[in-house]
Amino acid sequence: MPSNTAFQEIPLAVIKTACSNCNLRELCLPMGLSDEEMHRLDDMVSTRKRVKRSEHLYRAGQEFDSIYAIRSGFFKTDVLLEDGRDQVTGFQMAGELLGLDGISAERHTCNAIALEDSEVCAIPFTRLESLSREIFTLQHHFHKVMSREIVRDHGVMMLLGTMRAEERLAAFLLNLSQRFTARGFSHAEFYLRMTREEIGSYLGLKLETVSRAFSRFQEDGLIAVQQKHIRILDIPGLKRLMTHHTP
Amino acid sequence: MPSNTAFQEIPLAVIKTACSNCNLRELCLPMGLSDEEMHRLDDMVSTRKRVKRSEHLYRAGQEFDSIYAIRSGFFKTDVLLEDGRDQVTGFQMAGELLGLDGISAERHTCNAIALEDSEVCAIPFTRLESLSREIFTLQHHFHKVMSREIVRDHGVMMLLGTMRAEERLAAFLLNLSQRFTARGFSHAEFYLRMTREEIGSYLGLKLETVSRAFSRFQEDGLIAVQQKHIRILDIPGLKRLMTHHTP
DNA sequence: CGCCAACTTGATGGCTGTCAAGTCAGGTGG
DNA sequence: CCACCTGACTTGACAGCCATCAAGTTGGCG
Repeated sequence: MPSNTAFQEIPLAVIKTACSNCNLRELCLPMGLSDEEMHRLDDMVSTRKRVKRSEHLYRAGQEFDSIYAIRSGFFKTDVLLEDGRDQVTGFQMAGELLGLDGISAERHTCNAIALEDSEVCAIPFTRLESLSREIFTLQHHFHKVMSREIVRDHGVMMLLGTMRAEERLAAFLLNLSQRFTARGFSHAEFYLRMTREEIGSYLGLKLETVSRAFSRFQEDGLIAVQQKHIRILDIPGLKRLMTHHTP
Repeated sequence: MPSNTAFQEIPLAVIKTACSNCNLRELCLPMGLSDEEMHRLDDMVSTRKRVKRSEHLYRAGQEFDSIYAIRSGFFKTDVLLEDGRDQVTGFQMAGELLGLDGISAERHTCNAIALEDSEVCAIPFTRLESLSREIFTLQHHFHKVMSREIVRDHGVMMLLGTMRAEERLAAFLLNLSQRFTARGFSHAEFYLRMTREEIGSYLGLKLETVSRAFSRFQEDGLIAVQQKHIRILDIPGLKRLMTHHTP
């Protein structure tokens, strides 16, 4: 709501969503574009949208027309089965794209829910397609992003199919750590935005098992955990846990 | 090896790979293209390749330059972990695309192995990108195919994360049945191209568990199974098994 | 005919789910 | 400011599903 009286005092360029001065441009869709190309993206990515904690960005079944780039905040996506079971399919943070699953049937196939107050840039998909017919770099990068999502999903399948509970959690923590690092945050210390139940759902475990694994890691000096606050003390140790297959 | 003397006697148009007279064109990449557009695809999809049973189409780590459309046959893809564990990430049949995972890092991330003697059409990726910059329908369809792969992966994650052994196998059989049907084969009777171990790997189970579940389904009159030959007797029964969550 | 891979079936055990009780932290209202 | 309440988390006891180990069977192929 731009009913703020201070609004007029701020230069318009700052308010307007613009990839060209977004500090995520090296992580997000405009990666690798020239200045001129990026300005053409600016015209397309015109609407920024706030999503409050626990609100849906979109729901399964809704018509698909845009993908979303996360400007700030944290999301989860989940899918539902008819019988009520559900599963978290991913956690997304700044610079990542949401909604790629909706392209196939022109309808979203999962729910996207903010885990903290967030901001996203809506990218109308038909306009993205038409622009990527003109800008090769954009087209290619978009294909890479979709492909990366497929590779990521294969990693999760591997995790769910072959790893034991503690291995899964170790992989999860290392993955978060690595993604926080890529965004300039500490690789060793962060707050979890999600509950134990959501972690469990993502990892195919029950919340009690997640809790026990956290406690076990703490006993073993691998991490320090207090509720949602995590400090990673021994990254090599976690990696060893993940790769040493000792059933 | 075109050292066959009969080669000269067959009209070239029949030998040449051509989407425009491929009976899979309504399932595969050219879906929805006009005749003229399809002929432009023909020029690109020039190389057909035979892959014998148990041979690799590509291996994880190899440089990526083409995606492959399966013209006939049956494949599996699998990923390997450093410690030797591996998992089957999918089974692919005629009309489906292989190699989409390779786009992200310009390197294949999994192995694609033929489960029976097969034929694929190699589609050079840079040419696909350039053609899809010109043909909107092709571009859009390709995006849909990639997105569909993401949705499929979410389904597998759901299966691995929330379902019990028999539910997983029921889902697997119903999925195969549905895909065979889409290709004009019987929906109720088919040969499995993969071993129990490969099924188990895909479903996150051990081969003994797969075998037991098959036997159980047979006892319950849901299917008739003899080695790799499957006859589905009670589709609604399998669906009930899959959706009635009774832990 | 014999070999071997694939499969089936049984017995046992362990990881993780389930149920239950209790603790902690944050927010609200008196 | 503090008591209370609630959702999130932790921890313990027990049970069940599936993995593991083992032995035997089947079917294809040289």
